[in-house]
Amino acid sequence: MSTVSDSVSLWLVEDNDTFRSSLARALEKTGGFRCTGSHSSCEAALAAAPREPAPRVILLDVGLPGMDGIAGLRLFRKALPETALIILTVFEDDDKIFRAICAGASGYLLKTAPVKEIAAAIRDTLDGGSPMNSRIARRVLTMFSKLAPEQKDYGLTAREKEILQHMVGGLIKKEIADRMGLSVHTVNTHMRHIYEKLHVTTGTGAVAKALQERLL
Amino acid sequence: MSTVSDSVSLWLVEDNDTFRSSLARALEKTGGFRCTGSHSSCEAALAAAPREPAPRVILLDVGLPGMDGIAGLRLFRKALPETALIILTVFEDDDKIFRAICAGASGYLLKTAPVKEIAAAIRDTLDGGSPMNSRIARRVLTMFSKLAPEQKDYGLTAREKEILQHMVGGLIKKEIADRMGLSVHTVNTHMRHIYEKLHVTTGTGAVAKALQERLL
DNA sequence: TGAGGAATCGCATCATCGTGTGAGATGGCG
DNA sequence: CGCCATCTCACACGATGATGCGATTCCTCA
Repeated sequence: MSTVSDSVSLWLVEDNDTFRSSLARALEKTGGFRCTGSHSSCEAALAAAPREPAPRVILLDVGLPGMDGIAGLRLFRKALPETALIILTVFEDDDKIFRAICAGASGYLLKTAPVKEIAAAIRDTLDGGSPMNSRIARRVLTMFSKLAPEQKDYGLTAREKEILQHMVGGLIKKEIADRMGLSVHTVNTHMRHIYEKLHVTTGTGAVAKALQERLL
Repeated sequence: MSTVSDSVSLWLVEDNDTFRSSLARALEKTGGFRCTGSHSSCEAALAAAPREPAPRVILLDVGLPGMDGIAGLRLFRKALPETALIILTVFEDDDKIFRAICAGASGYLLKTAPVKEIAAAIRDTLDGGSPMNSRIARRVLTMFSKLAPEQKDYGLTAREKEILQHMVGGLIKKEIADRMGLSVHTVNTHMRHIYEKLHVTTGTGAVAKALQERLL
């Protein structure tokens, strides 16, 4: 809560002027925020970035005219690396969510949220959290579990995993042996065991299986 | 909110008896829930599952003695497919979070959360949301963006990507040549080009880079 | 106490791979 | 038209890899 004691500067990037200014007013009145920037497009906000003090937070719509909010997000992160970026939008389709997250958003809210919740979310973000609408969170979890399916257990020992990791790092037997302080023969033996357990016959196959099935 | 009108049945699976019973009482008193099951281990709860009416929600600790909460989670989903599973724990390390999500948790809360918040989270879940502590959410987002980093372009040609794909499939040069109706020499040549472009010197390294940087 | 798994090391052999050094055929682009 | 990238094929050699068949220490668990 220490972060809230001195009022937090924030920008709004949002093409609906009415919504933008009313939200700004509401946040200033109820939340202890200073709305130091108000832009109707990413381009405008990015142009302002170099010559104005960086805000602590930007509330960003995706689905803006002109530059896509998600492309903008990446640029904001470059231009204002210390600034937290929170998506505030009406969109809740998997693709937008996914790309916003990958682009480094630290929160994802819906415009339907009451101002009180938005204010809480901003504080949350500054405290190291990532507030998300819980429907959005559901989407994220679902996507996540699709991305990372059940990981089988091939019964690899600790040592074998260690070696497999080095293989993934692109090292050859000799290098692995050196780094682990082992004889090449030993590494060789471990590898054959890995091959047996993973049902492969080449290092390439082992690495592929390890990465695709997240064995490490 | 319609889901709250008739009181919601829930189970607690949690090894700390004190915490479990006080949480049960608090949820019954303040939240309009019926705590129909209270177990100190996954084993106990799973044993009870077949002969008792399924609850709408289970609050599940991970890090239980005996069966790991995450292993238990999978079993609960099998035994009680209609029941929502919310993790309620003190752990907030990436690995636990990651595995819980992959195992199909529909929410992830911390024990430090006030009862009011837990109650709200349960309702949220029944409304199709996935409530998450916002620090947890931050972790999830970070993991997510690591899972899908921006993909660089190494200038691989279509043919080269095709071959790289076969390498990821675990095939050796000869096999690739056969499947593509090419001479081994040709495959060989393509591979050297792949190695050059990816700055690697082995097939293993190429496959690792391809998978880790999502080049396919 | 003894069986079995894990980890360590050794040697030999043949297959595969990585690389140097070629070359011919196609197709686009200035 | 020539230039350049791509795709194709070829030979050769040394390095690396995969695998068969050992062995010796630990440590655990029955």
